[in-house]
Amino acid sequence: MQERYEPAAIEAEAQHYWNQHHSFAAQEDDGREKYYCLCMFPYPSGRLHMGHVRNYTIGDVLARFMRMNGRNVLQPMGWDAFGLPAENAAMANGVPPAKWTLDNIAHMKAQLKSLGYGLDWNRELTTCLPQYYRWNQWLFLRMLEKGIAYQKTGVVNWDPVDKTVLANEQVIDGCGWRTGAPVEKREIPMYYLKITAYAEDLLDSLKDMKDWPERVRTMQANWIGRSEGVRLGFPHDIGEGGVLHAFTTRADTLMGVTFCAVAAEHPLAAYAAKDNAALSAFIRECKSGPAVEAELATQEKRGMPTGLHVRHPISGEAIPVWVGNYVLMSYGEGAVMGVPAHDERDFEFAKKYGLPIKPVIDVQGRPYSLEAWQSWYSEHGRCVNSGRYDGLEYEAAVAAVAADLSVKDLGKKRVTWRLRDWGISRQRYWGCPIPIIHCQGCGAVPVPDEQLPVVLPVDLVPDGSGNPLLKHAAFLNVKCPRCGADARRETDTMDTFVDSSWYFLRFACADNDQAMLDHRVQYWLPVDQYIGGIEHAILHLLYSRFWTRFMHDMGAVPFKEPFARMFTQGMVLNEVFYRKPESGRVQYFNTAEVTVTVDKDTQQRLAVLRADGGEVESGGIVTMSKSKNNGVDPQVLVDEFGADTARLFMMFAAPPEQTLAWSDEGVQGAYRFIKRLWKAVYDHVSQGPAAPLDKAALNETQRGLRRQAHQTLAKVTDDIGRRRTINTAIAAVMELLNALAKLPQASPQDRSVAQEALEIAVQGLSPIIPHVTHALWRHLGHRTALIDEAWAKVDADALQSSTLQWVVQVNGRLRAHIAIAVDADEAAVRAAALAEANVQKFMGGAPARKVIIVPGKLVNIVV
RNA sequence: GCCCGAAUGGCGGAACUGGUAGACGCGCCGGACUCAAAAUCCGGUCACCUAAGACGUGGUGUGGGUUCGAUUCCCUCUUCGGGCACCA
Repeated sequence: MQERYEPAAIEAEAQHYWNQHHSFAAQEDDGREKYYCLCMFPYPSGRLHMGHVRNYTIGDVLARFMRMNGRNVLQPMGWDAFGLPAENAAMANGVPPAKWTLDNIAHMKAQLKSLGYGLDWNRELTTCLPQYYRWNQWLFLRMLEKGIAYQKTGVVNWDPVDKTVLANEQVIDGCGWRTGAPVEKREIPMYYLKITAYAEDLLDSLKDMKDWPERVRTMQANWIGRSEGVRLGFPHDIGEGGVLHAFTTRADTLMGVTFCAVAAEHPLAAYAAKDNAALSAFIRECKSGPAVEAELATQEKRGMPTGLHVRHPISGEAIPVWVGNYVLMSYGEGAVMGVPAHDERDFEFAKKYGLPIKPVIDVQGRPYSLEAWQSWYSEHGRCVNSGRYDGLEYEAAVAAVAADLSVKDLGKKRVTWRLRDWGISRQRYWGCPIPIIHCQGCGAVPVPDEQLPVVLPVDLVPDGSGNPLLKHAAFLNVKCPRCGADARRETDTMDTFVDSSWYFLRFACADNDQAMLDHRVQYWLPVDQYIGGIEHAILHLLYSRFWTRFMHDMGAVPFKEPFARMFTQGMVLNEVFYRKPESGRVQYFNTAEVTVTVDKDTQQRLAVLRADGGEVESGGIVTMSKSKNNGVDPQVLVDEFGADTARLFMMFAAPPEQTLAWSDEGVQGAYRFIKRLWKAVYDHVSQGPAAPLDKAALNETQRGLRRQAHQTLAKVTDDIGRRRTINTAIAAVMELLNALAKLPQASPQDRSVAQEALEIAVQGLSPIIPHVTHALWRHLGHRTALIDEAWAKVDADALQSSTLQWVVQVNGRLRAHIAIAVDADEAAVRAAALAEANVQKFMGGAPARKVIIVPGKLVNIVV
């Protein structure tokens, strides 16, 4: 064994060993319990970023740990290879998205290998290849047959200059990112997947998913957004007459309605605008407003009267109808009943436009004032000023109102969902073609199964002027499969969330070119542990749950939930630096190009761009992203310190579940620790083999170290296996190594105890830093490769101790530490605590009023 | 705006089920080794009172509450992060 730690050679050798022995090639084996450990697959952007390293290291730690604990582990990897960045790169460099993407994959695959992840590359899949995406198309056709996929219109961002549809992120302050032209909204036909058909089941199942983080389940539940209420009808004589429908969860406030507000897209709005120029201008303005909910919700609430009136369903009173920019056509009925007295938005709206406010709920007799909104105005209470409903509490009032309306056929209890159907059409080239052919005579005709896949041409280069498929005759022109006439192929492609909604199933059988899935799915699925960023807590996970349910219903898989256990890692953040020139777009500068100094006197931070010495501004600490140019390249770490240091640092810097703010400091510390571990083994091994451990012949010091070694093993096992706090597992091994360094190495038994402690340290860290531990295990005298060893068992005898350390408090304040024999009874503990000198001092002669004893830990004396 | 999180020394963090706040690491300070530096090793490091020391006092973003006891539970506010349906 050599004295120096040389990561490059050690890592190459360990990786060569795993490669030669196919250590991570997973085989189905009914006799062994499987463990499917999956990390969210990456978008092949070109280089790995810190988020990937964090994600895949967590996954690899768990996979290696479970493997050593006897499970048949599958840990696959693939590529989420369709998407917008490839088109942007094509526009910038003139390289076709296919080539750019595949080149990126080759580079990132090499990076993943250099980090030593135990991945089964035999199952690699790439979503932009027809052998994968053909099954998107096949399943889409099944959804079409079942009515789960359907067509309706949807709104898109339209850049009038480039004549192209923009993604939300390409719209900056309401203007196109390339042209700067104000973006228009357009309604176009699109395909939707009826996820709402599964809303109830998606929600109900959440409560059984105990191995998912609580916060993720809460977010999903809120997203699905079940609300119970009443669907009301306001009858009217507008046009040919009819009923304006609105949904409310507060039917108890019905007698407080003073207006109704409808969305700009509502038919009544269109009717009223016919001969009202001002209103039709206002509606146009609403429609051209933001499409993003966050912007919609923060914009000023505005409205305009339509001049139309509907009748109150109970009182028959005339209620004015307004158009409001805060009413969403996509939620409920696209209309709301305005109860300004008990709804904050309605209150604000009524105040602004001088509409009457009529309090109808008494909340514990508190005085209502029309002056300013109070948060308790929207609380439940008892009906007042509500005629025959006076005195009723919330539930009774809602029931009574619903019953009365139901008689008149003007209302009914109803459940509404916030969740909307999933629009999957994208007016873009680099995605999976939607298998539809448009025929003049037959309409939208599904591509027959035997003509699948519809292959995307791979040599096109988008130029920003819309989907290049529209100009590609060979793709575009086809015969109608139904009537044989000339027809046009659908040029929209699928949302990339479709690709990622089932890839986890395909890993079980990625090589099957005859079917989407096969029997191997039943062995490997569901995923035992899924790991990915918290940013995917809602959309990706919900879409995958929906997709799996559909496949379950068609009998393709025997389970409804794809991910038995979910782990959401926190994001990796870094400071962002920028300059905003007088004209033009904000310029971002990478952390690596910026020097930050702190003025000693003023404590002011100064950030300077090294290239020109000029000052740059700090935009705070945010997620590392390409668009903010604040990423740190993990490759630099690997090149300088090796993969083990990169892995160790990422795992030690923060608990995996929380955000990690990047800092360069600390990397050195991780490197130093590995060197110390290496040195400790070197010093030990260079004295020759250790004698066998004689448990009976140990002195007190040796027993103490042995106890700590096994406590460490227990802690590491629990921290990785149950708590998933890899950072504390590392800290525990560091402590063990610190203690070992203080142990004298004189007698043969000293060396035996040291041998055992070093083995525990090396094995305990092996899931985290697998290369160096692979080498050290050999040096410690083992023939079997560490990855093939079974996880060590805690020796219960080693944990035994004759005394326990107790804490004694007086009135909840720490006053003494006492050591008491383990077998002492409660009375003895109590007596010992009361006898302690410092305890007596703080009791000041007063008798103990109460003595609280927490077994094995603490005595609190209350005086 | 709405939904979900987070806040602990100079910094990252620990304290797992309401029971010793600050483990472990970084940084810094002092020392050893060296002609010197790097590397490495040893010691110290929340603040305050004190000549010094102590199982003295204060202290876990803010303000309040529950409790014998609160970083942990409840309420309020502030700041930061994630999501908001076409970034992935």
